[in-house]
Amino acid sequence: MQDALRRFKADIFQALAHPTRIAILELLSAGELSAGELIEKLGMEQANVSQHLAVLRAKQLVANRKAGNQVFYTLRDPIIDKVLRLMRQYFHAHLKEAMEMLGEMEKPTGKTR
Amino acid sequence: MQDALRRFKADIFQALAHPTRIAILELLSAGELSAGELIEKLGMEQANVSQHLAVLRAKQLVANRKAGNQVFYTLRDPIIDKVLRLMRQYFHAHLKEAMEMLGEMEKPTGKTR
DNA sequence: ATCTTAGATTCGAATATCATAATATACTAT
DNA sequence: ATAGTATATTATGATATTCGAATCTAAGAT
Repeated sequence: MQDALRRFKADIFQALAHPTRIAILELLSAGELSAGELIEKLGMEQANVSQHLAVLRAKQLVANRKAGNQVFYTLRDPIIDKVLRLMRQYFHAHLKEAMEMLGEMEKPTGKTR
Repeated sequence: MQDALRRFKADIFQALAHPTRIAILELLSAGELSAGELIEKLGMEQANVSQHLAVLRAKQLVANRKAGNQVFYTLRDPIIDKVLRLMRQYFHAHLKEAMEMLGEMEKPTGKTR
């Protein structure tokens, strides 16, 4: 049982473990958006976004409602939003390492201007 | 940049996205443990646990200190613990779906003697 | 009925993750 | 030096994720 619980949590984290899906959830944290609006804001392939939405639906992280032609998505639980907020905090606390991890540490020389 | 940030978060979630690694972090949240103690408590293969520890190290989620023969691990940032606590909350709020997701919903008929 | 628009699903190839087995390193003791 | 213990690393095969391309479905609109 202990282990089943951990498998469940791991599954949720797995769903969160993609930049596009994080972007989707962050966009939705401001309020409901249609699939089309998400695609536009993300600037990505329709099929790809739809696939990521399918993952989020499967893990119950988002709810969707159909209105005529369109499908509107919302966050299912504010806890997910809290988790993402904590991650922002974490990011700021570890900004330096994060940059190194991402291999994007700017050299002091030039570039700005 | 926005995207780099999301890649960073996704990487952290990826590190959390495995039951064994969650177990490790939860064990460490009670305090420092040696690799050997972790292996024993988890009841898993030495090499496997060591690999998961390597992932957690690479993503900077744990710190390690060497003492003679042994290596002791600790959580690096209490925020991670907070995230796991939030996930516990989330789990309780969604217990029912979780069970279904895990395919472990017991049928009312029989089984229990 | 046909066309169009909004989304979802399926397929294939490239890549990543995982567990096990085998090997390597580093320290301690003799 | 040799042996033993604690831990890490590497190689390999199995499985899972990811993306783009193509296809499919449902709802309007003509």
